Amino acid sequence: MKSKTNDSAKTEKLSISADILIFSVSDEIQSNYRKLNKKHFSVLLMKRDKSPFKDKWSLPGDFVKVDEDIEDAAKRILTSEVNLHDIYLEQLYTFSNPHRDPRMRVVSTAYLALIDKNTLNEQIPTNASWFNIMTIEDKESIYVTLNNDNEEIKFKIGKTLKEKTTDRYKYTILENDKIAFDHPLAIVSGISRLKNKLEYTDVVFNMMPEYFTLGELQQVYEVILGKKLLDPAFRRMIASKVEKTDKMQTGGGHRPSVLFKYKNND
Amino acid sequence: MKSKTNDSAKTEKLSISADILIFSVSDEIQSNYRKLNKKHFSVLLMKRDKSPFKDKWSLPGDFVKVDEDIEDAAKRILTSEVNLHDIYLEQLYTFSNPHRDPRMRVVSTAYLALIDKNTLNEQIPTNASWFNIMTIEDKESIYVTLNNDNEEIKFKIGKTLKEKTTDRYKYTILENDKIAFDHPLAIVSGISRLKNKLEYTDVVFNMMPEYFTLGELQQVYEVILGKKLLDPAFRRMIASKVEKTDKMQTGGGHRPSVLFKYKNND
DNA sequence: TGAATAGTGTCTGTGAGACAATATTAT
DNA sequence: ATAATATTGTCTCACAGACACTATTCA
Repeated sequence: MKSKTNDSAKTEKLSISADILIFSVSDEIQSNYRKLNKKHFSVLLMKRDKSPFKDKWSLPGDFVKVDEDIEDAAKRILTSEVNLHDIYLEQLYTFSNPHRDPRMRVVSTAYLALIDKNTLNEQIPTNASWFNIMTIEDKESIYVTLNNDNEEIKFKIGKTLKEKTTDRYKYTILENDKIAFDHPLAIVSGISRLKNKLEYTDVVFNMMPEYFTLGELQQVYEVILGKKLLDPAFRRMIASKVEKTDKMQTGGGHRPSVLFKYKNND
Repeated sequence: MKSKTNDSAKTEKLSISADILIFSVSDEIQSNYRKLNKKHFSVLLMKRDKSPFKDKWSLPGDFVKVDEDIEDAAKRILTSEVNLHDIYLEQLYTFSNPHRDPRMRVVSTAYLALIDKNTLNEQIPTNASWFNIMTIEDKESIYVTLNNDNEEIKFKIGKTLKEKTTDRYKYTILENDKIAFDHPLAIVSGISRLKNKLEYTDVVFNMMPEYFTLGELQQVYEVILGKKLLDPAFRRMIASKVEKTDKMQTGGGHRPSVLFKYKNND
């Protein structure tokens, strides 16, 4: 039985692609001058202008070229489609359902990218848009709502905890009509990965400008994790990763805050 | 620039494959009847009987067939090559260097599998062998030594911490002459992943028989993590994941120990 | 009896949860 | 003066590290 023939290569039309989950946290300016800007956790989607899934929203992505590895392709996509350079990028998961693309077999490796939206400066193309993410999760499902100024997208993902057979959860798309391909799966996988990584790595700082207040940083944690944190506990947790500067942020109708920057402890 | 042409599919011979890191912990029977069996952390490799890399050791793997997703292929490999069913399996990483296979482009997704070697019962094929793993790690390199009864394999991996551009580390093969393909990279990635997962999941129990003593369980942790743990701390840490039974293990020249089993807290 | 492992007690330090208190600004 | 956020103080509790102690078996 140990046939190492390569049936697949001979009989199948096959491509590989890279798709990127670009996450960021955006400010929503408040009318009350005293209040802090409200933050939203958001993902960049692009409106497809051709078949398949024409007019649906999808992750930025492209086929991998002959002389690229997949990570190179991901960087190229970031550069050419979204005009982003030197961005945090990590491999997330490879999706390989044989029928995930109706044209032919396309195996897609999803990457996770993080940016500080302040540096993005509205350079995204016209067919791209940031969507604010809201998720509600219960025992067996995840309900995701994505919002931009014009549109609301909802989908529902089922979780099953397959005993000894896969990663923590196996996700299934239960409801979805506005997102292309199996990208809802990639989106929830990416959100889940990012939440976990917040707790045991320093990835957040890829989403922060050089100087930031601890209040802002805490807001970013809160909006990604989807829960409030206690101020003193947060400050203690973050203290070793962060460095006080002599700059202050003034102008809100309240006590000014010290600006901090990231302190790398490697 | 946003050409979504599929150059790759048209001009390139491409296959996808699944390779599996099967990890386990084995007993080495001690001559002194009083002593506990020594445990080794081990990985299953297969000797290649054909080109490329003929006579080198590689991970069990195969090309993915037309109607399989990659995880199905991984399960098929476990069944047909190593006669293993219902095994813990999780996707690890997708390797896609265009020249990682000299024949043609082969994108390989590595999976991590865990087994309790007691249940394996020596059913592995003759061209497969368990190798004990020893690793030494410093700031910029990982030195790996693999041993079976006849052979010692050494390779060396470089670690670079690419600022904002990839997962924690980018690995490079610095020295290797007995392992096929880029499988040394998969091996160190898998070891690293498993070490991390020990600390925040219950994966260990996939490497344990149904009933085990806390001493054995601690040995498994120690041999994978490569360090000694303190008994009381270990017992406190594991207490909630484990359930006392009324069975005892006797026969060593010392106090008998209670047999425990896994307690799932979901 | 003694080698070897099994298992417990307890002191200490660290760090998180919870809540309260104080500080500082622009209008 | 007041709303709003910034920042610190402190009590308590949970838990890990460290080390010492007791328990039990079988050649």
